[in-house]
Amino acid sequence: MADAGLDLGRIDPAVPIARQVCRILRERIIHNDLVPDRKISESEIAAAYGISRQPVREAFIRLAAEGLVAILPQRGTRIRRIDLTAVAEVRFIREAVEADIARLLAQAPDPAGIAELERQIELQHRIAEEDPLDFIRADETFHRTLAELGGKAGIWARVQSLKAQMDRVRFLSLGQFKADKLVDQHAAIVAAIAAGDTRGAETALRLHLREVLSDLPQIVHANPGFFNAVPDGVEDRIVTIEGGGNP
Amino acid sequence: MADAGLDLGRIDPAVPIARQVCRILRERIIHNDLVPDRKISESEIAAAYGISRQPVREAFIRLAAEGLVAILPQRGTRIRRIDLTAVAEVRFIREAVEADIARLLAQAPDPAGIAELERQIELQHRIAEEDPLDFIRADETFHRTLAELGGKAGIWARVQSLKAQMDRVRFLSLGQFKADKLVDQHAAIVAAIAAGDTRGAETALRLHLREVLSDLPQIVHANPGFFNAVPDGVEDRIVTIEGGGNP
DNA sequence: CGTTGTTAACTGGTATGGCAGTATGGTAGC
DNA sequence: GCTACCATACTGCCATACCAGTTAACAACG
Repeated sequence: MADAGLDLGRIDPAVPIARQVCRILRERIIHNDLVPDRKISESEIAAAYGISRQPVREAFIRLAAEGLVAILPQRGTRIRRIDLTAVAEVRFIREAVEADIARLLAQAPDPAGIAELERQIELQHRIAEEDPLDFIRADETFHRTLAELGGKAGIWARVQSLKAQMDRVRFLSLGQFKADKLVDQHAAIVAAIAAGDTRGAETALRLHLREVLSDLPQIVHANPGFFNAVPDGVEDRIVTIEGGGNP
Repeated sequence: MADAGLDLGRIDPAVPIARQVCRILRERIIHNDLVPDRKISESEIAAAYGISRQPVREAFIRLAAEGLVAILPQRGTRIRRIDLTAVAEVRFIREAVEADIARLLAQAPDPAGIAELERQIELQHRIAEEDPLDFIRADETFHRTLAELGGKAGIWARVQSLKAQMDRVRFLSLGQFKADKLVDQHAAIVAAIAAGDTRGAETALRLHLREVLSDLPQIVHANPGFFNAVPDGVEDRIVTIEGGGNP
């Protein structure tokens, strides 16, 4: 078989197969193990894991709903390219939602929560230049913690479900981003929250989430074939950050 | 058969059956035709529409992803109650996102767009007290238009996908809400946008989207059995609106 | 009459087979 | 050598059959 590396993690017959396949494929897509435009078929995956086509099909349906694959009836299923418009949209939503959460936290700073956040920042500084993958995980934890402290854990989970496209970009830029800068921005957010500076917390967070946009052009340029063509720029309209605006 | 009214709209064999079933069932759930805790089975639906279980099954998977049904392996599938926490969360997201969009529009008021919005408000006034269902549709159009004018049509679609739970509440409160008040709030939003008042537009929109919360307790009380039990109140934490905050 | 054990009728999950439609590669005709 | 055609090998979709687990009703027993 010409295809190398189609399996990753074995199937446990005890738990529902469809969910396992879905999770495995999602991981592989987000980590860019399965590259865009790669054609995958029900029978191919089924044979690779020694299962029937039906669970694979159900996994495809879930992945299609997340925009990770495109199912073309009678033509095949292929990995979708990263849609820059979708990335911009999800980022917009994240900025809007997390800005409100940051404001919420700054309105009633919780000493214990702030201590936890500062502890995480300490950790981030240490692993900043070591393992990029660990750093992504730590960053993820930081933002989730913000939501949890605001009593909005469920909201984080909801936005997370839209975030797959953004994550693919992050894993593409693995070693490239300046982790130190991001950690400093985290620190600025926490400082503003601790000071009860609602406006400052919001602004710091919006700036932080716009950082990904600045790196995006070079990532697109460095990984041709991974992205959908886009008219001109990614951000159509940018708003002044003093107004608290969102691109 | 003891169950009356399990069919609504026939199946067109030309287009994919699974999607049709999914759409039909979603409509019926949102319109509270299929009431919470109602058990539905693959074979039951399949027989009702004269199709096989497989497409029905795929429809169930999609609906489960949207949180409208709960699939319990080997135990059955039932319509989920309306999760008040989920409603509050989606409302939070909507407020955050639409507030940013409103700000965006107020920063660069577009005469043509404003004219369109005012035209819609005119229409809303006329049908306000007539057909509640038509009014819901008009309200939907209004908010979608806001997003489109901001060049964020895709974002509207993304948030829409989370909105199913909120919609169920709206259809429960069909004749109860004060449509005139909502239309006035719409007008206030448009007025602020036209005036280029970013802060005012944001505040007006946040107030508007919080209106649903005010009606919620009585809706819950009037429809026992439709909602999940919740500790005390729906909104855990409310932020001052001057800060632009979000509950 | 109350409890318990068994069994039959469900449920959703998986495997398999057949269908209509699409891409592809080779071939016949020019 | 180039174009048009056609057969074949796919694709995803749907129907059917079977499986394991759960539920609930009902009979047997205390």
